[in-house]
Amino acid sequence: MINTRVAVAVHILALIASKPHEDLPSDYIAASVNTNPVVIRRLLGMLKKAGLIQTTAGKAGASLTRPPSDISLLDVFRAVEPKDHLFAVHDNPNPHCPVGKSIRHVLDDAFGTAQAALERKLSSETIETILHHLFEEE
Amino acid sequence: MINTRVAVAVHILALIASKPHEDLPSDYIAASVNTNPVVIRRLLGMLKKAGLIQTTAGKAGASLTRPPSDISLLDVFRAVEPKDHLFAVHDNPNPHCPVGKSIRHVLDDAFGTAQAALERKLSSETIETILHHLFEEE
DNA sequence: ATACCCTGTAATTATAATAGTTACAGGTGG
DNA sequence: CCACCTGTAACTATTATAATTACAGGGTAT
Repeated sequence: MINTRVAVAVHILALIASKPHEDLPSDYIAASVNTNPVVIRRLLGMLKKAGLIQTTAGKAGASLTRPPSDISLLDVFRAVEPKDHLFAVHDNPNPHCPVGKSIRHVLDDAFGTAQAALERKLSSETIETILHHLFEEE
Repeated sequence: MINTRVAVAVHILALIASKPHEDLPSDYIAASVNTNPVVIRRLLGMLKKAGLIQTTAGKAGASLTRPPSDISLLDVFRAVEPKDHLFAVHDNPNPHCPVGKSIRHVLDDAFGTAQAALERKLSSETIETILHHLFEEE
């Protein structure tokens, strides 16, 4: 199971996007997510490093660097998840076994294809579509 | 990152499928994977419970219950990964916050769609295609 | 029947990731 | 200057994973 960082980061961005004229302190966001403010500040740091938001040390409030429609869940995923391989593959299979010899390469290919499909879908969902689902019931 | 169980399980099934007339003991498979035989026997247990293989207590060797072309990586994934949600979502967001109130449902939807894309791809890769890539260079 | 190799599984351990928390240095702005 | 904030290091608790030891009991050849 993938950690909650992606989910919390989307929550954070949705909050910021939904109140573009308010400066939300990390304590406020933490109360909405129901966690510790430091957890929020850590995630804000990763989102900032990824170029998705801007913040000012000492001053409450973060703002998106681009419109919500230009921030995909894939952007968020990559911002808070350093690993580029979704599936782990065991190290050092026996190189003298015909299966062990090539399995890593073959699995990397197979898993990579599947991961690409996941990422394609994640890139089609944005903070805007999340906001839409949050606020516009249909 | 998803654990190595999926990768090891595919390795195991590829070995079994590639030597259908040999009774491979767990020690042999463990030597190819480069891990402990108990790790292999545990995975064989999960694959058996999922109906993908047959084994006999006390007797070496496992056999596939269906042709390699009928065992997809999704079957393997589901056999060794009990969780049905790929992405974790934080519990107890603040129900008094308009974002917190609905975020879980919205995220479950968004992540579920992405997971479905991943699974669709995984279901199109089989032990047979893995064998093909392992042994038939092109 | 017995000796040997095997499976199935429980129990234990080591390691690593995650999330929560405390603490504090330093920026911001009334 | 003072209250409030961010950024970040450090520590802790919890959990998942994988490796390992141990052993009860099945299978089979002799």
